[in-house]
Amino acid sequence: MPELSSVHKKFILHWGEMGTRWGISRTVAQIHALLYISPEPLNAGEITNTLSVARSNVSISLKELQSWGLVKISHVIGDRRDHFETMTDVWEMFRVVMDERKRREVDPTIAMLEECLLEMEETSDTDAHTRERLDSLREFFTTAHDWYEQTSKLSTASYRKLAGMGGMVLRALKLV
Amino acid sequence: MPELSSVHKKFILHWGEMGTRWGISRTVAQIHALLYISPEPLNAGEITNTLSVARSNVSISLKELQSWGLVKISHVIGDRRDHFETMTDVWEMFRVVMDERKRREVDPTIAMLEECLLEMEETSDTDAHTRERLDSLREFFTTAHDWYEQTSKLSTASYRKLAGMGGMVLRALKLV
DNA sequence: CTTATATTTCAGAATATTCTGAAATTAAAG
DNA sequence: CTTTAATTTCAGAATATTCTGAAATATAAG
Repeated sequence: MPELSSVHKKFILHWGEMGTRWGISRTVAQIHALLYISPEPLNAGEITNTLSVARSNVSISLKELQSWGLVKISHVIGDRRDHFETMTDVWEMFRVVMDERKRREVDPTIAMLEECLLEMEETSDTDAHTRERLDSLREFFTTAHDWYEQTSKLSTASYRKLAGMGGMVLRALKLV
Repeated sequence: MPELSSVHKKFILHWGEMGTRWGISRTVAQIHALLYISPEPLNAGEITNTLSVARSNVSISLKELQSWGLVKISHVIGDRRDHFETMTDVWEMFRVVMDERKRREVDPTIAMLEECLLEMEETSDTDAHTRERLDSLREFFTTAHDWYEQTSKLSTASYRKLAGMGGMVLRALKLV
């Protein structure tokens, strides 16, 4: 990735912009986009030059991407520098992001709701309305959680198949 | 909602916290949480007092929630003030959020990818690698988009049914 | 029309986040 | 061990976001 084409730039900038809407910093998302379209792993210096951001920013952002499980270190023989690459299978990529968001956001939310409901039990809280609302949320999250557990383990090929059959499945189940 | 119980506070604070991780401001998410557990529609003044934020902040945040389709205005006879309420059906609530995120984020991303691929066509760009990567992303997004179109129209009852049958469906389709 | 109440707007303050650049640390090569 | 290259850390600068409070606007009641 010595020089970015106009298409590369458009893609990287858009991805960075989307990142900010999902609580991911611009640089983190841009590095991810760059590695995604790069034909080979890049070292931190190359990323720094290509994106024109501070070297330190790249270092921290790469750590962040590794903590999400989106980026792995690889090595080139005869080169002591770390090189970085990301997966190219898009379904796999989204699975990794979903897994992490589930762990960071959904699981704690379910725990919070269960704590709330437990506290209401223990204090013999008579507020049936609140209890009902919290329980609806808890039910939704646990159902979604269970469904995700089932489908997230599918291979890319199975996922494609399932997605392609969408309408047919729903009709067969008399849901439509 | 004159006084918040300890459970109410816990729920509202957590929801506000989660909001910030999804690109939604704390106050917007807190107001949504408050309306969700409130047994009746609330006016802006009540929200202001209960959450201890500026009246103007409540005004702007309510506009934001209305733009997402999450909050509706209602009226109480003999009271000129606007009152606000949110839906209680959780599946419906998430559908509304998903619809809006799709419109704001997924659709523009698909458009960007198509523009990129078109530009590569037009300029007879020979970079097969980039083309392949962008096309994989486009394919993923459009497949997910189509699948969502199918399932998002399901009623709450059908959704529950489908989610409950998860494993069975996958086995029947020989995907597992 | 006048008054009282309710709502919105918006400039700037407060806060939170992201990024930089210099210094410190680590690790390989000689 | 010394030198050189690579990487990380972190304080503070730059930026972006959110929130407040006062003023302006709108709307209903009398």
